[in-house]
Amino acid sequence: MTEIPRQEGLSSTREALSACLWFTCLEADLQTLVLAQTQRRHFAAGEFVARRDEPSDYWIGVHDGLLKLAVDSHAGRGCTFAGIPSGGWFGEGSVLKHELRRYDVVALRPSLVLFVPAQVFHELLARSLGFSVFVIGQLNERLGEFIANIQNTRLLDVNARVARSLAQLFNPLLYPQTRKALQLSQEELALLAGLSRQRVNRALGSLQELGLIGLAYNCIDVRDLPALARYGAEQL
DNA sequence: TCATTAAATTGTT
DNA sequence: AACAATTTAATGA
Repeated sequence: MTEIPRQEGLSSTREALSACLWFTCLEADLQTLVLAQTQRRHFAAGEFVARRDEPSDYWIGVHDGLLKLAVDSHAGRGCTFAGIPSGGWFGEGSVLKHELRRYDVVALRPSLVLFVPAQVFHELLARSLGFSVFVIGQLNERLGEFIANIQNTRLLDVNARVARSLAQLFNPLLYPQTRKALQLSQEELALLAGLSRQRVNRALGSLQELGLIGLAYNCIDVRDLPALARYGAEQL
């Protein structure tokens, strides 16, 4: 199926932004500003959405699809920091600090991505208390996830680490619209969890046995999110 | 629409 | 890391 370049009308951008809580809470004049300045772009699977060491000119949101934040060392080894599903926004740290982006952003599936220019982001912070509160909450929630990650990798067995890596993609504050059927290969989940694909394959099999997930080709269907999120709690 | 083929993903050692 | 099996997507009759 060929992707035909299409007119990126404001109406569809408005539609995409309307799904975002932070946008709907903005005052009308700020909504107009964001609507006028926000860009939308499609990315094919495997395409770079943003590159490491480039200026952080945009605050980035995923309207549809799945992105990952990762770096590749020249030794060939890679490290994936986070997966960002539909409804997720990221890059506020780099924009706030006016620094170069510290990671590559790669589309794991065909994705529709929103770009809010850094100047607009700063103007929202300065003029909207509600937006500032949203951003603080976003930063706080992500920090909590990273702390939990460290704890998980040191205290949990491998099956539990896989379970929680999956559950993280459903964080209700960061990613409020993640769909239950994740189109994500086991290899990418392994990169995300920092484990081998073989071991993740086993872990997923065992989670499926427990009825927590369903497995299909390039797809993981989350059937019991609460159980996934607390899997292995007795080890903590 | 169906058969063939290549590529991606999965399951296993 | 390597290999076989399975699934999908693309191609063309």
